Amino acid sequence: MSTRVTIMDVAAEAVRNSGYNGFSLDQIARDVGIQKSSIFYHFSSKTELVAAIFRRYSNDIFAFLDQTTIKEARGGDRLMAYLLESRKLLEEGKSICMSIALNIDQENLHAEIIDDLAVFHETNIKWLIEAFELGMRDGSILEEGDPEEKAHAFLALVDGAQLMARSHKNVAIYDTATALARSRISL
Amino acid sequence: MSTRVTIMDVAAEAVRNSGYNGFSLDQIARDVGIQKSSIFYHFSSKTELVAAIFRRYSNDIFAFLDQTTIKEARGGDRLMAYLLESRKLLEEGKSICMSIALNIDQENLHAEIIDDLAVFHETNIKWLIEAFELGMRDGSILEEGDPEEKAHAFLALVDGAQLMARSHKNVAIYDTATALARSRISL
DNA sequence: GTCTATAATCCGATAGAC
DNA sequence: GTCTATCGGATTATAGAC
Repeated sequence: MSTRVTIMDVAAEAVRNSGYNGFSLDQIARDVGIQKSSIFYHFSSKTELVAAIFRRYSNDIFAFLDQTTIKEARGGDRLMAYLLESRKLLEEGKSICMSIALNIDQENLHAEIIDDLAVFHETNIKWLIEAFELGMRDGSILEEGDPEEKAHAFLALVDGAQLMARSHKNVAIYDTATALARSRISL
Repeated sequence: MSTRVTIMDVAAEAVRNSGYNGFSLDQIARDVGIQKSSIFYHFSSKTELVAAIFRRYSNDIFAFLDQTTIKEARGGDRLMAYLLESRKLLEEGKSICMSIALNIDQENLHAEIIDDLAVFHETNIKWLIEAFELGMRDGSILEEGDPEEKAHAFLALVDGAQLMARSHKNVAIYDTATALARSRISL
């Protein structure tokens, strides 16, 4: 593994655990096993490091969305895949909480990352609206309602469930909070 | 207004905007119009200041829960009041996001605040479970399901909706995300 | 590419005058 | 209760040797 990637891996965990302002480059360097100054060979600043981390995370999620759109023909199956992926990331400590953690630190971030955060959110919402529209047509989603309202409620639920599970360090809370959403999807 | 209260007001906004590690006592002092050292006359440390802020916030919410339990006899009306109060706090910039902001900075906080955060969460969940149980008995909640699952989903939805609305600085997103939850409550 | 050394700044906290 | 002044430490970032 390249040093650059290792730095990103270690720093990504730090962002999720403590937010942008909650970790120092010194800690990252110690965990990676290099000197603090070596980080600046790979990234010109702390902000740029975090921007690179979020871009990688964002691209991973976008790739998942694209693959799921191809793999799953029914809307309900797409939503179920979304819930499962979100749970997997939570268990691996790679959850959507990164975008939440960065959102809270907004004022201290550069415009560059803030734009990426907005694009990340919009892309997820659009994908979810499409999944709900599809699912209501193909009968795999059991409840009626406006797809836009459903998509916003779904994303809020997933984000909130991840936060609650994370702060209690207990994935079961994610399962409890999303149980009813799963029951509204036909198998 | 006493200086102590003004410090708390200004610092509370800073916590919500930037998290515990995202603001400095120097900024607070400047906004209040006093010297940084004067803060230490009222609070022995930054941690103690934030602990006092969260205790005040927590007590305000607990008072709201108690009053609503007395005022609203039907479960659905209690949930509707919860959604409205949550929206009001969001508009005033006093939202539940404070507990979320602090949750993310967990590693940098003292055990004192972490316990308060856990109590805050448990109290809200217990109150919501009771409201759902009541609402399913009195017919004011339209959907069936396990009250504990419903309470967790409801809190996750509200938290997530607040986060989304806050990061876009648009209360309408809170309304969109909670619209379906409101439609499941009988008027 | 990684190191040592250090600059420049910011931060939480204290001491002591008024 | 609020001020000025300052300490001690941490943090981002740079300079230059290897």
